Amino acid sequence: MPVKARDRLLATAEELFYAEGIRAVGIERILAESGVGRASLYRHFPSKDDLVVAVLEARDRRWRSWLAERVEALGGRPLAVFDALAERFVRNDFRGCAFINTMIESADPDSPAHRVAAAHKESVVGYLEQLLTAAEVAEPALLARQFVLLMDGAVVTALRERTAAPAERARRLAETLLAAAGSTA
Amino acid sequence: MPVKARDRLLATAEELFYAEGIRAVGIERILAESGVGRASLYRHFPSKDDLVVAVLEARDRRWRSWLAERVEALGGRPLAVFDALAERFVRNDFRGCAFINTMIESADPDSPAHRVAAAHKESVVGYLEQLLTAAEVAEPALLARQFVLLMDGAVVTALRERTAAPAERARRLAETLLAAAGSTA
DNA sequence: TCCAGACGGTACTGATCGGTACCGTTTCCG
DNA sequence: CGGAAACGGTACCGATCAGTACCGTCTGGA
Repeated sequence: MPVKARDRLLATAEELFYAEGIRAVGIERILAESGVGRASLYRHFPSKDDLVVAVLEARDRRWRSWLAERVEALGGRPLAVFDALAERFVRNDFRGCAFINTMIESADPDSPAHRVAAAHKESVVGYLEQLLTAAEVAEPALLARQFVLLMDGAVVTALRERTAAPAERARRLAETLLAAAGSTA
Repeated sequence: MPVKARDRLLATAEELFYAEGIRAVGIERILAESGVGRASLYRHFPSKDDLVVAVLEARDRRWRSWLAERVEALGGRPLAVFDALAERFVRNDFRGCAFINTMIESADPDSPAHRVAAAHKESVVGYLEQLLTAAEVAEPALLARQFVLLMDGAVVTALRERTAAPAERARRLAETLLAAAGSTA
């Protein structure tokens, strides 16, 4: 557990928001489980919405650097993203993609939380485009969006099936996609 | 607007739940917008959770018969499911898949709402398996799960992009998948 | 050493949550 | 035509929501 109140709040809020949903977790819970005083929370974050945004921004940075690190460790090929996902799917605390969940929970597309979540997805698309460009694939921009569609489909499916199988399924799909793109090139 | 109180409740609740989320919509809102008295609601549904389950079960039936009807109208081929989805994506009130949204919002996998939503997805998988079997494709059971993964990925992506493009993207993926399966058969 | 800022704890606000109780009216069916 | 069931409206319940105010304490840097 982090030492500073602000860091403890972010860590506790992220864990609870991800596990149970943003709306489902009250300020009271976050205070109790983080051991932070009420006033301290509102000293660092003017409102719950600000806390939510801060949590999402922190998670965005951490998640994308985690993905890049795993992909590199797994060989650096674009298909490695699905192997990285598989590692997440089997974890006991896996609850889908925090950013998909946020976009669904905060329905209003103009809400700050929704915007941060949408921006995260665009960043992931950008990362995959860069990965596919490095792999010298034809039409990396189109393929990147198809890869992310497969990743999101796998995440949502894994939420139901609670196994790593959807990652493998999406990977196979991506493989045939690469093979088809390579053959027509 | 339906005449009977129960039907009005179901219609109003479904619309509000889909548009804003289950948690975000209070009983008060449903009563006000449906014009139903408080006691009447609790006469038909013992609790909000029961109303939620009833709404989801009704939507499940309607959604699946809608899909079957559209697929048949579009020629009956498995790929037609993506054309059907495209029709939904461009609607102004499109807010993703109500069942995915429900599984995310009611995080507990054992909750009644979550269970109904998960059962819906399995029914869709069953429908696609039947569709793919009729199309005499190799390994229809595996392909059905891959198709549903693509459908869910397209839905989640359409939620961000707000166009029909993800449906087309998923359709292309499914086409290459069918082509690959056909060539290895 | 001293003091300012960060901190945890508690009491409180008005609003809203899901749910209950009881009211008088309307509607439909025998 | 009569009565019972279905209905809409309102007052109310305890619990919880996000947010404010003020308390005494602890801590780190000058």
